[in-house]
Amino acid sequence: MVLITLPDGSTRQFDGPVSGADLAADIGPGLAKAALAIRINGEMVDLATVIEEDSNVSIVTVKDEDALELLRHDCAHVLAQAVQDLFPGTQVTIGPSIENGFYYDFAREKPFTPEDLPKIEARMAEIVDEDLPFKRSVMDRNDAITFFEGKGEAYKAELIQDLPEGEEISLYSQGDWIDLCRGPHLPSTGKLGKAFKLMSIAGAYWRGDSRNAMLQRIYGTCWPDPKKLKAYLHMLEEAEKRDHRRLGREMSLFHIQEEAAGSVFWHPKGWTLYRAVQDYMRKRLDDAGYVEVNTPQLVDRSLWEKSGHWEKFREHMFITEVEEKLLAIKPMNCPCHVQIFRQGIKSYRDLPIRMAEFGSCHRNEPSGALHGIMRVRAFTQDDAHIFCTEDQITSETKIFIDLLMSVYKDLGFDEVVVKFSDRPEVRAGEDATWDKAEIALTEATAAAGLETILNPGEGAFYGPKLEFVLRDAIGRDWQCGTLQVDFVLPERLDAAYIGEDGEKHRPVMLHRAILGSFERFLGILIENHAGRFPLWLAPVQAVVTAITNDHDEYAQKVYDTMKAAGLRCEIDLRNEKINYKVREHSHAKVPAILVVGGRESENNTVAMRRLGSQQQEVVALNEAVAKLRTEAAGPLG
RNA sequence: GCCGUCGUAGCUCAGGGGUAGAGCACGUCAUUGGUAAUGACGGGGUCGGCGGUUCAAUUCCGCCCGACGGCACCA
Repeated sequence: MVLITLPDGSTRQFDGPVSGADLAADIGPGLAKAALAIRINGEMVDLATVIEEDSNVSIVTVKDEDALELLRHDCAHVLAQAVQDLFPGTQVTIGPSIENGFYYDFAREKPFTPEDLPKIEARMAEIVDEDLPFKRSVMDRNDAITFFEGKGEAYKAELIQDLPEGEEISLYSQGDWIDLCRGPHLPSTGKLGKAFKLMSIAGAYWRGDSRNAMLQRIYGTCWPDPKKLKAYLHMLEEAEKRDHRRLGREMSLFHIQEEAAGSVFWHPKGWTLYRAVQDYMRKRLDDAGYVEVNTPQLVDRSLWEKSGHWEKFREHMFITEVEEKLLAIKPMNCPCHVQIFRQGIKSYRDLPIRMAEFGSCHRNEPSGALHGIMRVRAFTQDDAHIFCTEDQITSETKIFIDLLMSVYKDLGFDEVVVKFSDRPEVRAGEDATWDKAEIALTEATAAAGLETILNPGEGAFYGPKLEFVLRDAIGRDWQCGTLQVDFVLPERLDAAYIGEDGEKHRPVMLHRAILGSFERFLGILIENHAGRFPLWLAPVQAVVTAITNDHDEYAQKVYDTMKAAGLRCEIDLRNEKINYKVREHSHAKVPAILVVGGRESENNTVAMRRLGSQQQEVVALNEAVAKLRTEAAGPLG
C-alpha cells in the first residue's frame, strides 16, 4: 500500500508502487497530458519515477516555475544531440539551464559559425517532432568511464572521474543519443515544444579556468510557449534601445575612440550630467561630515611598494619612467589618503576622519574586459576613507549605509541587495581582529535594518567587505557601492593616532564608495532612465521655440528668463514647422518644450509640453519658471 | 588575455577584383506653418591601419588596431 498526499491535502491510496505518470492519470486525463515531472517530498524527479513509499507528491506542469528549468535543460540536451548529428566528432561537455535559457559547451577543432545556428535549430525541431522519450538508466562508475571513453567523450569521462567512488551514475537517452546527466527530464522531446532559439556562439574555458582548453559554447533561449519567447525577444530589443553606448551617441553624451581605448571623451551634455551627479554627491558628502581632498596622479614606486600594490597589483598599473625613477599612475586613492592623514599628529579626538576624493584612477584592464563606459581604464571613483577606531566601525558603517541608501533612492534606485564577504583563506591580520571586524559589520547591517547575503571567503585580504548591488528599471543587477574594513594598510603605511592613554594606536580604515565609479554609474543611470532623465539630471532641461519667426523676440525673452533662473535651457529659432521641432526635441529627450506664438507673447505665457505627454499646458511664464526651478533643484531642494 | 563575429559617409546599412550607393543627418534656396518628419537642389568617403597576391585590391590573403558577443579578470 502506498499513500500519496497531494498539495491540496487530499490523499490517494494505491495497492503498490505507482509511477508519477500513473498518479497523474489517476487524478485526471487533463493532468496526465500536462504532467512534466513530479516532486516527491519536495524533490523534483522524472514523471516516470516509481513512488515506493507513502509520500507527499505534487505534479509539475508547465505552469510550475521549476518546469522552466527542466524545459531549458532538455533543450540543451536536444541541442547537443542536434550538434552531434550534424557535426560528427564533436565532444559534449556540460549544458545547464541558466537565466532565460541554457547553453551547451562543445569540444570541437573547428568553431561553429553563425550560419550553423539555423541548421542546428532545424535539426532540433526535427528531434522535437520525433517525440523521443527521455529514458533514465544507471551505470556503475567505472563502466561509465569506460563507456564514455569508448565513445571518444574524454570530457564526460573526466567529469565522471571526479564524482565520488561508488556513486551511481545516471544517464539519459533520447532515441539513440545518450548523455551523462543527473536529471530530471521531461517525459519526451515532444513536450519541449518549439519556443526556443539559438542566440549566440562564444568561447568558454573548460571548467571556467583560463588555463584549460577553450570550448565552443552555444547559447539558447527557451520558453513554454511562442508568446513568451516573443516577449523575451522583444524585451531584448527594448534593452538594446536603452544601451548606454547607443544613447551616449544618440544624445551626444560621450564617445570613445580607438586612440584612447578604455577612456571616455565626455561631450558637453554628458559632462553636464556628470557634474549634476558630482555636485549632488559633493553636497551629500559635505552634509555627512566628509572632508574633500585631491591627491597626485603620479606616485613613486616606493609608496606602492610600501602599500603592497607593487607586489599584488602591479600588472594592472600603468608605470612610467621619469629621470630613472619609476612612477605609477595611481590605480587607487587609499595610499595617498594615508599620506594626508599622516601629516601632523592625530588625536583620538580627531577621529573619525572621513576623507573623500573624486579620485581619478587608471587601471590596465584586460582588453576583453572593456565595455562602453561601464568598464574602462580611466575612471573616477567617489572614493573615501574613514579613519576611525575599532570601536567606531559599527557606528561608521551604520552611518555609511544610511547615506548610501538615501543616495540610491534619490538617484532612482529603490531595490538594493547587500552582500557580505567574510574572511578569505589567504589573509592578513589576526583571527581575533577578523572576528571583531566581522562582528562590527554584522551589527551595523543589522542596526541599519538590512538583510545580507553571505559571500563566504570573498572578503579582501585585509578585511571583510560589504557590497551593494542595485537593481535597475528592467531588473538587471549592478554592483556599485562597497565598504571594506582594513586593518592592514594603516599598519603598512604607518598611520597612527594618539589615544586617550597617550599611546600611539593604529586607526582602522574603512574604504567606501557609493557610486563606485562615475563612468560606470552614469552608464547605469543612462540605462535605468533610458535617457529620459528627471529634470534635475537632464543635460538640457528645457527648449524654447516659437511657432513662427514673428515670435522670436518673445521666445528670446522666455529663454533669458529661464537662463536667469538657472535652468539649463536652449532656444530653437530655426525656420522649421512646430511639428518638426517638437518631434526633434522629443527625440532628444528634453524634459520640457516651451512653445510660444501670438497668444503666448500677448499674454506673457508659455505652452509647456512635458516629455512623454501628448498635451501641453498654457501657463504664465513666471509660473512655468517657478515650477521648473523647483523641480530642477532635485532631491536636495 | 582567450574564442568567435564585425570594421564602407556624422548615424543605420547595402554593395563588390576595374578608384562606391541608399535612407536619415548636414548645407543652400523657397516656404512662416499651433505641438512627433514642408519641398527642391547640393556637399560629403585614402571603404580601420600596414604588408602581400594581381595589369588592377575597398573587394582575395596575412599581420596589427579597435568594437561587439561570451569566457577569464573586476585586485
